[in-house]
Amino acid sequence: MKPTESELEILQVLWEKGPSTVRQVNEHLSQTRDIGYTTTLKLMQIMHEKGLLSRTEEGRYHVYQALIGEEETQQHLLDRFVDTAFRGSAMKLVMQVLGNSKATPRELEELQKLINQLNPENNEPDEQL
Amino acid sequence: MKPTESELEILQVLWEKGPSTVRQVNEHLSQTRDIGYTTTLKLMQIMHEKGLLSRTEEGRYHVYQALIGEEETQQHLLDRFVDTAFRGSAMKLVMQVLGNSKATPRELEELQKLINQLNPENNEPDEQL
DNA sequence: AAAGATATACGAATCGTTTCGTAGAAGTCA
DNA sequence: TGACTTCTACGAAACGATTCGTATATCTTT
Repeated sequence: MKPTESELEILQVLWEKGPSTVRQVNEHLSQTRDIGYTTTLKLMQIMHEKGLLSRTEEGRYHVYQALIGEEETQQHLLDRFVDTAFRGSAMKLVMQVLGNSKATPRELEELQKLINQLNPENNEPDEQL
Repeated sequence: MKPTESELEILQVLWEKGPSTVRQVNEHLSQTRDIGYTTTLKLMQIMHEKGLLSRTEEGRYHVYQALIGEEETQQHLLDRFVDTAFRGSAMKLVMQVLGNSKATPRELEELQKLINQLNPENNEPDEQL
């Protein structure tokens, strides 16, 4: 339930591409870094043992699939990260991200919407609950 | 420049308490988890070798001090985290934090201010630059 | 001075992760 | 069929982080 960095890389491929063979995943990974086929294989086998991936045999191939969701996993990692790096202060983290990021107007608009939802009193009233 | 989790724990003590001896740090750490004195000692020695901590001898004690700043370090960890866990999408991270956090009105207000700064066009004009 | 507490230094065991070499099974092709 | 390629399985090396035992020096206390 707490993937390592390498495992996270693999999960991201599977989230993006859907169920894949070891070769497909390895192909993708080796575009960004040096990694041998058997390394990827071993990692995915371990992840299968750990229950992070499911595996179905199709002929001579094994097709793997992520068993944990992207959002769910990100949330989990995020919680941990806030704790360890920001000593629990989520707001401090948000401020720091925003302060240093170049958000598009589109994104800022969405963000604004979210804030209005969170803080109904402070703004023009939307609708009654 | 990229502290491990244990190192981060120690840094946080030093950031909070200022320059400290091994014993003081260890005292603090052992409140939250099981850790032997020599373990803390060794960690701090290594951090000193790595250049993460400075060390001054006072009598028979060594007084250690963080050589990297808290904000600076958090920013660095944050950048890395956004990359690995959120594939670079800082905004997605912000949304997810905000969606799941109970921010105080005070915090939301600050956040609002920050957003207005970032997005001058979209809101009532503040002042000319 | 002797005993005990407390400091640093250091080597080494342990642990989890990552990496790869090698072996054997199974498919492909000439 | 024989040579090649391409799977999976598996053991083990390599690496970094963490942990601790032990040795030695230094202070404190009686």
